[in-house]
Amino acid sequence: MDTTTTDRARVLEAADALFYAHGIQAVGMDRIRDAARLPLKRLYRAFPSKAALVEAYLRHRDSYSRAALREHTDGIADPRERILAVFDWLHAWCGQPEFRGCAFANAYGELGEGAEGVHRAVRDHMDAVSEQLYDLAAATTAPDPRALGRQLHILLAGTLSLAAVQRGSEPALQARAAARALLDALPGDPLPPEHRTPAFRSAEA
Amino acid sequence: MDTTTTDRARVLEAADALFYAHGIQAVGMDRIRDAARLPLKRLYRAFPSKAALVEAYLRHRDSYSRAALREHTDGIADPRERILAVFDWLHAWCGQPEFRGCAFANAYGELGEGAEGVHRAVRDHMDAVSEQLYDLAAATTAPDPRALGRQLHILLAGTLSLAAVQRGSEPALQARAAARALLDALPGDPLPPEHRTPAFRSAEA
DNA sequence: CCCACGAGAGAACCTCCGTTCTCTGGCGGA
DNA sequence: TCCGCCAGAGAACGGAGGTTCTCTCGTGGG
Repeated sequence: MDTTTTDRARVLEAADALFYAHGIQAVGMDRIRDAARLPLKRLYRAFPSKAALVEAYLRHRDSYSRAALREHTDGIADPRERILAVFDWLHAWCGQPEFRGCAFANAYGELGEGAEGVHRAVRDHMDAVSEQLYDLAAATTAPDPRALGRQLHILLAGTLSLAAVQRGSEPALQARAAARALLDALPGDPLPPEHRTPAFRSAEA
Repeated sequence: MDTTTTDRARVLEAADALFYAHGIQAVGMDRIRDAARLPLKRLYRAFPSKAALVEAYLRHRDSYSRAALREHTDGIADPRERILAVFDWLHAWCGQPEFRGCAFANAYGELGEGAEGVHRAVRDHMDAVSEQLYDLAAATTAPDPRALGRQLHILLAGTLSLAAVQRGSEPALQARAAARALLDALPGDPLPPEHRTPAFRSAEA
């Protein structure tokens, strides 16, 4: 069978951990080779260049992190509780020692507009997250769910940015409180005054 | 007189524009030398290394960008209007063609924890912005101005993050709407229903 | 007028890293 | 058993960029 397919998975796993932990420019191909336990030749057969690997890393991370968030919210019936659960998920993630902020914002800051494929992957991720939050917002009584979804996305992005620099999960709590205020301003029955949703472990690698 | 002092200013000006526009790693010392019209020798006399220059760049930017924000808000009497003006300022900035997000978030994403001085400068900037927003929040009727300040900061950081990737100022409008919802939830007289504060040009370089 | 000093311009140096090449050894087929 | 091929390991290559060195020229003092 095709060894390249399984090679890709090994390389992606190694690249995901290393790129996220140390940044893209700081990690050389040799370090990925060591972590993946693969000769350089097979690494380059799986991905023709570092740029291609970086793009694959971002698309891979986009896919599994959004799936993790979706899994976390899917079990919750009440639309507003479901939205608050996003921030519980965030809170758990930000508290983990390996948390280093949003991989996509970091990649953008590092590579800028220079790398076209990377910029596209980052934009696609942001759009997809916006869409996912829009879906959550659309289940509420919000008169403009598009706007609510965008506002939730801003809270999410800001949380990741601040929590990364300050190394703590307090921003997630504040973002949750802000989201709750947005939800309380919606027409319809308010949420019961105190609903502690338990902090879950994040499914991020 | 000491030529080093004026050299520092010229180098900082050049570095500020180049680092912000293209990222730190993408800009070499030779490019800064060209932009500052200074021989390399004098550049290195002004800043002993690139790391030192990067840290100075961040501290310089921290100082003048917070001053610009302060100047923009200082003229407004009503505490809640003053807070909304933060997002008008943001809106104007995000719309400029040279806008490339938060220089501090970008630097963090690029250099990570590796560069100690840089990380400290980024953290200091974030703390200072939080403090500035706390001051604005403390003038309102908010029962917990610390929390309100943090929530505003999250909105601000999220706006910068999204606006950078998507190249538009729409996030600033959404953040303004979210901020307005937070303010409307405060005890006391609500704001008049429509108060368009004009979009100002940003004082960012 | 002559010399020493310092400044400017650019090359040189050295390290790092993405990518490719070479050499070696083992394995499958005749 | 012998031969050819392919995979692995690491060196080699080429470019980039931070930092330093060298060479030359102008200037100011003796």
